[in-house]
Amino acid sequence: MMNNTPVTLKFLAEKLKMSVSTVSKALNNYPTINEYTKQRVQEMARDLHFTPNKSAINLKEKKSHIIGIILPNLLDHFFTRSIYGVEQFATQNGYNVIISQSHDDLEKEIQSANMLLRSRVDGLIVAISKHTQDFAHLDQFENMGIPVVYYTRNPSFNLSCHKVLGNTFQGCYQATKFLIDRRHKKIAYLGGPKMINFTHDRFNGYINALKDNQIPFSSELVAYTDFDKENTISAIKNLFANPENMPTALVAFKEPILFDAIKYLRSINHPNFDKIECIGFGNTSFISYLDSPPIASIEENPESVGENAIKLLIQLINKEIDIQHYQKIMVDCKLIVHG
Amino acid sequence: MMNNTPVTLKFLAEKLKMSVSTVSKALNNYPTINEYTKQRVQEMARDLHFTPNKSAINLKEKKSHIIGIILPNLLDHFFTRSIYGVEQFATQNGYNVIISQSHDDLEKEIQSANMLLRSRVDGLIVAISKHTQDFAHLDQFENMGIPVVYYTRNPSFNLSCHKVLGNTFQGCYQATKFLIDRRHKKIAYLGGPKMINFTHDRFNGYINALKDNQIPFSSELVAYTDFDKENTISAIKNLFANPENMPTALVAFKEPILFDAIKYLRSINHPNFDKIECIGFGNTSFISYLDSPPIASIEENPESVGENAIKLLIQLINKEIDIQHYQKIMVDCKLIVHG
DNA sequence: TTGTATGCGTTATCAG
DNA sequence: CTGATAACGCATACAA
Repeated sequence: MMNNTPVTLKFLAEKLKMSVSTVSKALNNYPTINEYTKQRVQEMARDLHFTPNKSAINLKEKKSHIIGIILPNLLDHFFTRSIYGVEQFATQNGYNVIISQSHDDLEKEIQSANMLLRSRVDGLIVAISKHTQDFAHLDQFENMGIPVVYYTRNPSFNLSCHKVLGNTFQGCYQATKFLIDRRHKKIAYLGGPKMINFTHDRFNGYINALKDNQIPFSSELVAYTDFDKENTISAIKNLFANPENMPTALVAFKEPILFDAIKYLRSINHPNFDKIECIGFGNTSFISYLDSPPIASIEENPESVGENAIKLLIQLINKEIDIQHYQKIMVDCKLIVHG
Repeated sequence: MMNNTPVTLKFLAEKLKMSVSTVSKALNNYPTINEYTKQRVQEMARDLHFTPNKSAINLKEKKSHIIGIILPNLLDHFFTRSIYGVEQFATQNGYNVIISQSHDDLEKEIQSANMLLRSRVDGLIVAISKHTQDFAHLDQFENMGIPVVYYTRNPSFNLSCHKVLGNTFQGCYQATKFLIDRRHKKIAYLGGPKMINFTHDRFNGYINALKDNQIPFSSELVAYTDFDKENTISAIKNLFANPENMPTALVAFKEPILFDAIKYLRSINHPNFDKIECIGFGNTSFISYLDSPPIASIEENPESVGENAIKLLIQLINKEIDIQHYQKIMVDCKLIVHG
């Protein structure tokens, strides 16, 4: 079965005693080629398992039909779900996707970027690492005319780039409002790392919901964690420190830290543990296995974020949108009430 | 900043008034090139942000430096963790990785395979879909001399392929032995879909552990599920149906179904619920949030499975192992006791 | 030490 | 309708 001369157009042409160009045209269904010739060529191609060499085509067409994605981590379901949205639409439009993880390491992110640049991807979708401050490795793409769409994690201060983001303000507003409607007066907010702009967007959603509903704000009910478990626990301790100002509800930046919080509160036998109602960003399927599950989840619709990113990117590739005409797209969250 | 003439070797050569080949050699540090010339070329290349075009190199070298991976699903942490093992070693050896999900759909798997074939990957690592019975789309690779390593999910009946597998027999044996050592006499086994060969390997581990320790086997203590929640619950019902033969411990094919089982047993207020000790394959970090967690987990070491797969693949690519000399590598599991 | 020529596999232009 | 030829960007054998 093993064939060592590669099956190329030339090889087919020799077999068929025709020219390479005729074979090429026949396979690409050129109208000028005789039907019978087409049939002969296509049959031979099938029999010999001819597979066009993408590198040759890329070189010729100056187009790779590849979209690059750089993201921090495939263990985070937000990202894997977002890939699903990207893939769907990319495939429909004849693009393949190369995924590269930065593991939240800048050096690795730079390497990934360079690799994708050498591969001459037609466009790039990127969620930057925690430590990305300098963007030279990503700016290269735009300098070569390759569009870049930042999604989720993006350079918040920079307006000169295309962005697709979850509307995390709206999500947090909605969650807080939901708790207010359930008659909670003392709603705590547990934020993420202060460097991440989402932390503040969500805080703004929280505080605006309070304000719009005449619930007084108390700074004792706000704390931050950098995702580290110890850190989360000390934040939670602070939130529940003052017996005069005890929260009855909690909105958390992300479900994993919410679970840590819940676990801690139960471990100390918090008096009103059963009454406390919690909501976090995420909506893990795992929730159904918890004994004291959050009352609701803020679903960030990662598939939709991914889909919006790829749609924008393809418009940029097709020059339906000018690359300099920077876009910002917000994808709404949805509150999912459990049970 | 935006440059529209692409920076190629030719472009550099013109700027430097040298020939393309000198530029090429200078950039590749040929010993025959004058030091000063090298410097000039390399400096210019840096200043103009020259990036070699991978398609051109692939075409020339007949090598893509790309490894393809086809796997069912990125939402399963077994696979994302295995990717980590692959990436590490691939990068070290100058290979990039293209990941493609089949979503357990044969049609999608075929498309992925064809895409990777057109990309002329240098090797393929694949975990087949649930429905893959015919292997023509994967056999193509070997026919073209491109090595294929099956990992985890593989054509069990077929000995003529390279395989890297978790030693799931050993893992299940060890888990069962652990429960026996804790004085359990009635240990139930909840298996996965019967089509998957791992189901039977694990069952064999279970039954051998029983036999080796003179624990009588009872077919009432064995049931199967296809991962569907309803299905899992009815399997569990059967396992716990006979009051004369009530299990006190349970070994499950995978943690998600184990969690469904635990949830069900609690929901019916099973009399000895607190006493039942469970073990599943997986070792999700989520376990720490459960109220009634499994007593232990069978860690399948996916990173190591991935690493073994890529190591074997690279040996095959380098022809250090003959492609026809089919290998089978087993990666041991490890029992992780919780709490 | 540098330059010229060729070819990798494909598409496209133009001539026949 | 078919074929010869050039070009895409790069590496390399060979010539100078």
